[in-house]
Amino acid sequence: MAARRRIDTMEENRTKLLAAGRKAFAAEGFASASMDELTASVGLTRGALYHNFGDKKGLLAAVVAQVDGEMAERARAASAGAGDAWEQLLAEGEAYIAMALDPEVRRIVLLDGPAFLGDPSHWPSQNACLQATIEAVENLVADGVMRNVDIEAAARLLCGAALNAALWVAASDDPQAILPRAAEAFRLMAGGFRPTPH
Amino acid sequence: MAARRRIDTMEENRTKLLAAGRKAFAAEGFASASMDELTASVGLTRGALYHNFGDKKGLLAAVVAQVDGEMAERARAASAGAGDAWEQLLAEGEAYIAMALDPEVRRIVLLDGPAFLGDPSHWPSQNACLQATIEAVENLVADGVMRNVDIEAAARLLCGAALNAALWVAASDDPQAILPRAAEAFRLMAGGFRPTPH
DNA sequence: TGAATTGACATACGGTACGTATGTCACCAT
DNA sequence: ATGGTGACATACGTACCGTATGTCAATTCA
Repeated sequence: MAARRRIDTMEENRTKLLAAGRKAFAAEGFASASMDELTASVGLTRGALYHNFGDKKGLLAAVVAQVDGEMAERARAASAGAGDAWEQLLAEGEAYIAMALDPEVRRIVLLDGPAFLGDPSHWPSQNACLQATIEAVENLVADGVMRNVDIEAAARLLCGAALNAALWVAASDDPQAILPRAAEAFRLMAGGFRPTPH
Repeated sequence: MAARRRIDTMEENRTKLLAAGRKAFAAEGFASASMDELTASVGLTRGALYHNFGDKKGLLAAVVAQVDGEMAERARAASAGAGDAWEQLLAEGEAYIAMALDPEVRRIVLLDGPAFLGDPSHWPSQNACLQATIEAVENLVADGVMRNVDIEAAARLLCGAALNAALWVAASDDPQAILPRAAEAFRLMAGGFRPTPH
């Protein structure tokens, strides 16, 4: 059997640690996750962790970037399936709401991420969700589908509303029942950005 | 000089610890705040802390409740000064946005609170801000100033939008410049809940 | 009034976790 | 083949939390 190349095993170990971090952070939260247990669970030691990610927060940052990227991907997929441009924006927002049902997203990206890494705007991952919304709003304003509103401000409010509603849905006793109520209110409120029929 | 009564010194120590916790959590964040330093800074030891608040999170919960209460107070004051009922709701929202400029509010209530104490809906303080908004929306819907929308959902979205916009404002390089943009977009979006003229 | 008791807080201790400094061994270049 | 590099393991120091135990002043009661 051919000797495994050095670079390959390193990439493999990085991936293993990332996956373990994702699982541990989602299950126990960043603060309670033990790096000893985490690394041991994939047959490594803390040495590998500190070599690959610098420190505990470095691993969190990497996990956040990964999950954040997947969220943007999901949002794109959701908007692609919708009808006109306005419906696509709404679909994107509703997709965010639905995403927060995912414990990984909620715990890692929405709670521990901001608390331990600081404001999402300054993340290297640039908060992919927000970026996508900004682009969408940009186009909608250009096409006259939305009023001539401050692009970033509108995107921020839409994302914030969606994500906060999502936290509500996720923390409730019966998420499935709450979800449509949140989605409906979101559609309504977002309508505030549409031009008045005059 | 009359001997200090036991109950008095205890109340005083509780207050001192609360104030110290508030300062330390705001400055360093919950995770990094050392209970040894914190208690020493007010001339006590960890013994006093654990006797009064149970554990570190107990102190955080107490601090959160205090700040949360003050936020509700500020919101009430803001809405009281506004014109009609609709303007009062908007004023409340804008007050939340302004509040998140306060480092204590941002760090303690918006970031560390949810991360370490769980969803604000389940806090003993009941998330006073949200409660106030719910009541406001309730009245507005009853009076026909707002459409017949799901009360809690609408309140959640309004609060979420405002608070998230606030995080943006606070994290930006020039908060004073961003604030009006956020406030304006908020007014616009909230308008989505108003009845359509016709 | 003085002894007993309570309880608010201090002190001492154990356990755990992080980050770093150092060691080691496989892999790569020359 | 040999020396070097670097990915990772090991060992250590430090910090911190939570608890168990001690202590002394304030209160209570005879």
